[in-house]
Parts: sequence; C-alpha cells; structure tokens
Amino acid sequence: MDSVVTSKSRLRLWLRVLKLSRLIENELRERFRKEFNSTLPRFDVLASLERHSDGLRMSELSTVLRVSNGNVTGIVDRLVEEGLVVRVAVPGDRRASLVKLTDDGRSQFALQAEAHERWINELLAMFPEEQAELLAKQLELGLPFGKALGEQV
Amino acid sequence: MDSVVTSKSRLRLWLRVLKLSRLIENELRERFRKEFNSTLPRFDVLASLERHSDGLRMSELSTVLRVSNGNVTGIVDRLVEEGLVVRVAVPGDRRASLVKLTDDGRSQFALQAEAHERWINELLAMFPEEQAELLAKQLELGLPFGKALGEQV
DNA sequence: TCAACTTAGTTCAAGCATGAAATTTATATG
DNA sequence: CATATAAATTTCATGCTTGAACTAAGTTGA
Repeated sequence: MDSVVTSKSRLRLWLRVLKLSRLIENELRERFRKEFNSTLPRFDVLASLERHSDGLRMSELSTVLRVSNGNVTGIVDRLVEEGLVVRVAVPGDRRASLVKLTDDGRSQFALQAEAHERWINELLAMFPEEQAELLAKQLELGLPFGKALGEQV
Repeated sequence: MDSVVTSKSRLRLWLRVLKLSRLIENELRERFRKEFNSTLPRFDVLASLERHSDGLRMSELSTVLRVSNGNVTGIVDRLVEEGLVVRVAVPGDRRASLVKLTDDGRSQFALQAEAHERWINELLAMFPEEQAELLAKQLELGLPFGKALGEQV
C-alpha cells in the first residue's frame, strides 16, 4: 500500500519524539536558568565529570557528549570562570588537559541533579512508571548507528 | 519501593528520547547542510508556510514553531535574502506582515520534503512500521501541557 | 482628542553548536 | 637528528535560540 521506501508512521514517530524532546528541553532550559542561573549543556558537562571522577580530556568530553571539540572548549571555559571545574595538566602530554570538578562544582552538581530528576518526573508524570519503563526499552532497542562509541548512560 | 516523587524509569525514558532526537537531529542537520546548503530551522519555516498557503504572520510562525519572535525574525530574514519567502504588507495593519513562500521557495521545499521523509525512514529503519505506529501513539497520549496551542502536526 | 495601554515586530547581548583553519606538541621515519 | 605526519586543542565565522529592551502602530476610554 505504501511506497517501498517511505512509511508515514516513521515520520509520525519522529515528529512526536521531536515535539516531546523540544517541550521538555525548553522547560528544563527555563528552570535551569531561573533556579541555577545555568544551562543544560553546562549540566551535561558536570554530569559527565561526576561519572568520571578521574577527570576527562577535552576530546573525551566531546566524544561522550557527542558534540564538537570547539563547543566543549567554550562551555568548559565558562565553567572554569565560574570555578566549577579546573583544567589540570596531563603529565606525559603537554597538548592535553584533564578537566575535573572542583569541590564547589561537585556540590553544585548535586543540587542540580536532584532538581533535574525531580523535574523530569514531574514533566513526564503522564507516563505511568510501567509505561515509561516499556517505552524506554523499546526506544533503546532501536538506537541507530549506536556503534558503541562513548556510550553515555 | 521507589521514593514518592522520583522514578528512575522516567529519567531513563527521558535520556533515551533525548539521545534519539539528538542523533537524528545531528544527522539531519548534516544532510541538510550538504545536500541543500540549508538548515532544519529553515526547513521548518518552509514547511509551516507550505501548510498555510495564505501566509503566516511573524507571530503566528513563532507560535506554530514554538520558538521566540526574535528567532523567527532572523530565520525569515535569511529566507528572504535567499528568495524563498517574501514579507507581504497586511492591508489593515501596518505593524504586521504576512510571510509567504515564493515559487522558488515552494519548489525548493518540495525537494527538501521528499528527501526529509526518505531520510527519516532510513534513520528510523530499525523500527518496524508497526512498532513505529505504536510508539507514536503512546508518545502522543502523553503530550504534556499540550494546551491546544498552535498544534503543529 | 489624546494619554494609557496593548500588540506586532525588531534589535541586541549572551550562549550553544557546527565545521574549517590554525596552533602547539608528540611521534615516526628517513 | 630533521622533517613529515598525526593528535589535542583552540580560534573563528556563521547560524540558531533565548529573554529583555525597544520601536512603531493600533485600540481604548476619560
């Protein structure tokens, strides 16, 4: 019935996913700004560093977060200015640097992570836990070209 | 078992949705750039205008697309430069203007829309149609604070 | 009429994101 | 060793996005 290549159902799925993620992201952006005078990208960097307590190189950060190198440079610059992270020299390699959370960064992150989890539960409240679980599983299976890269989460 | 407010399953769901939408968006961005020397936001504007052939005001565009006014100004400026849309004066109201597709804009959009649909099918190929249908439906139900605004899609 | 308010849109500064070019340092290879 | 190549990061130009401030035009009502 449909053409060989094109399925309207996938397009519909994509539009739903996009709409949902935009909605949530916009709401989170606003809350991060108001509550913490911060942003989602900064939170993502802090979260990655929290998970890797030995620190991460700039290039590792950009792999884990799947964003460009230049992007990470800017975000880390601002986090350094704010005293939430530091760039530590790497002994064997003067090109590289290791980014680490400061104590302040770690405690800021703790606050933000608690709020983040609470907000997500609030914003996705229309999905009963069982359904959320199921949906997460279905979406996981389908992760495309997920060629075992950094594998965040 | 879980705390009253917080459910890990919703957080997991959110992270899946975010990951999937980032992956697709990044891929689409790259393809729009390479194939059409254009962007997703520009495509979104063209798509809205195609749907509303009488044209849309700036404020209507920003409502439909759920982005800020200033944002729409910039994107439309560039589309006007490229000759894909025009700003038409509104008879009764000298503050407003109606944005409309040009013939060129309409035919550019046709090309892009065909490719877009094809790409989505390719990128979401791991979801069989039935599953895509089902997932789309489940995600639809849950649309939060979807207070019957512009109702894109 | 005309001042107060509202509405439509633009401008602006800041931040995020990209890809390409440049810089600096490390590593090979002759 | 010396030079070529590769790797880690930064810089830069461009574009998207926001929220806040601003301009211009329409609307209201004393």
